[in-house]
Amino acid sequence: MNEQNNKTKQTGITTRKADFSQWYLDVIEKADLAEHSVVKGCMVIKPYGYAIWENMQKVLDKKFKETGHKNAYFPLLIPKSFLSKEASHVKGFAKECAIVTHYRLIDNPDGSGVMVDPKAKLEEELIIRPTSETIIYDTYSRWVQSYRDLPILINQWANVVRWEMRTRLFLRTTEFLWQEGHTVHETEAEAEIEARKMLEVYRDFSENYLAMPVITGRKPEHDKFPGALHTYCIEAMMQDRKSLQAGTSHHLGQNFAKAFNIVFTDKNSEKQFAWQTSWGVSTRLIGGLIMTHSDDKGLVLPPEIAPIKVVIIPIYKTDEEKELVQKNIENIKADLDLGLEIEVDYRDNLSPGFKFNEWEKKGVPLRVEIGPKDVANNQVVLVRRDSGVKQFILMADLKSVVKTELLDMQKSLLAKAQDFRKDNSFVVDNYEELIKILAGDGGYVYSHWCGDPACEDKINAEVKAAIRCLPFEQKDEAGECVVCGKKSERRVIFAKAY
RNA sequence: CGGGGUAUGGCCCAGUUGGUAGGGCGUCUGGUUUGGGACCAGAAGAUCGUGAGUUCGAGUCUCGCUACCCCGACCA
Repeated sequence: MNEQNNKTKQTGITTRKADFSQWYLDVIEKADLAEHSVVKGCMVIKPYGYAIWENMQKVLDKKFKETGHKNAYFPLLIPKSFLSKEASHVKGFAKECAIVTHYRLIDNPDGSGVMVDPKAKLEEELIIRPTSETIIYDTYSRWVQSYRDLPILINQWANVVRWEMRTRLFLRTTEFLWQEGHTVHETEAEAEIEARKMLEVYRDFSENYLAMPVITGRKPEHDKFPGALHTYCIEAMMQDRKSLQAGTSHHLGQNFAKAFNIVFTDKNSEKQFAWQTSWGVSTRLIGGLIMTHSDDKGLVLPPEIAPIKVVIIPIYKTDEEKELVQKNIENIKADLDLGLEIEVDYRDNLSPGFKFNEWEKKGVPLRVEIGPKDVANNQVVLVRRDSGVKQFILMADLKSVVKTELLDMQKSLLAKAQDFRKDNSFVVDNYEELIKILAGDGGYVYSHWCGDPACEDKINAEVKAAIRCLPFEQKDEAGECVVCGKKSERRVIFAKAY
């Protein structure tokens, strides 16, 4: 472990490639965010990791409410028949789900604990939700009668289970936490506005809170959510130049309304199928956060999302010094007025060096050191997590400097990630060059594509990269498909992905 | 479901041609330390994944079983 650390200390984050996956897991371990459970593919989110999720929830929840949504909760268990109602939903879905077949345990006759009671078989199996469209829309069908019932703007914070073949902490686990918004509207235009509006909420959140720049765009037809009319997404470039789909928003059209009979009487007394959207982000965002900013020392958190913004390390030898330092710390703490977002590490049995390291691993944006020398000079030492820059600050100035540094760090992390993405994005017009980039260091390759999945498949077969999205911010520009040479109206992004 | 690997204290691992289990980390106790991952002394902690076999004797050899990890297939 230490050998590994020493090794990775030598290499800069931007030059690392093969080790990236291990580095990612190391950061999670260093920051003490999560670990694998004994249950295959499941994750234990530890308190510090969960605190990050809680902060994300807090910000997002506020934004959802500001855009008119309310929270509700729908059941975990879905009747199997519900997953057969919407044809393309059924077809497109992976069938890897957790299925409840029985409802009772009995004592095992051989005395070895409990066993499933074979007599307690369910008439209809229940599926642990892999996503909640079906169970929610069945409910909506009873809620919607008139145009006056619309729109329905509801969000749910929940867990879902997908029996993934292969899992990675935060990025893909069997069970994960997320929010899923499910809305119902009178018209196609309203639903379209909603889907795009919520994508914009995600973009704003990713960039201004997570400092994680994203590309907004539309998924190609063959990569849509099963049953959706359009799937929009935000894509973020990680430090290994692979892309992470960080959130999605679907315009579902009337597909689910038709399958679940969500019908309303409009102003002209005519029956209409409703228009719907669904949108979600998950604990995967934590994975994105880690892979966007962290370095070889551990996690780096943008101040806006950090559970602890400032950590204060007292330094002393004697009891008198301790008392003196402590007194000053309490003054500073009151002055900074950061509530629970400030932590003072009073642990007596650990050296300052150990504490510096530990809080760096956890990605706390600012560290304040106070020892007798500082008290004598009426100053403190302030260290920034992202740059490592150390400065001496007069106690009287600390509050304003902390405020400025937190703002600056937030901006600087975003700018750094934006620069990285810019440096690794390429406009490419010939196939060989595209393959060369994707087979090499990787990155976002903007190329023309005719719309035929076969052309994408060819690239995928060769370099395991695919179309991430049809970006919104891309001028219409006629060209020729980089694979087959047929006509194309605009560029798409090819990249490797998580 | 294919291909490869692993299973030894809470964690990481060593254990030679078979001879009755060892180190590091962590934990606990006491002391000295504390401005970049402290040190010393002592202590606790293992039916060596599981079942059978070979043997005077198995962590070690043979066979079966199980679990986990890595590479693919999956990934709304």
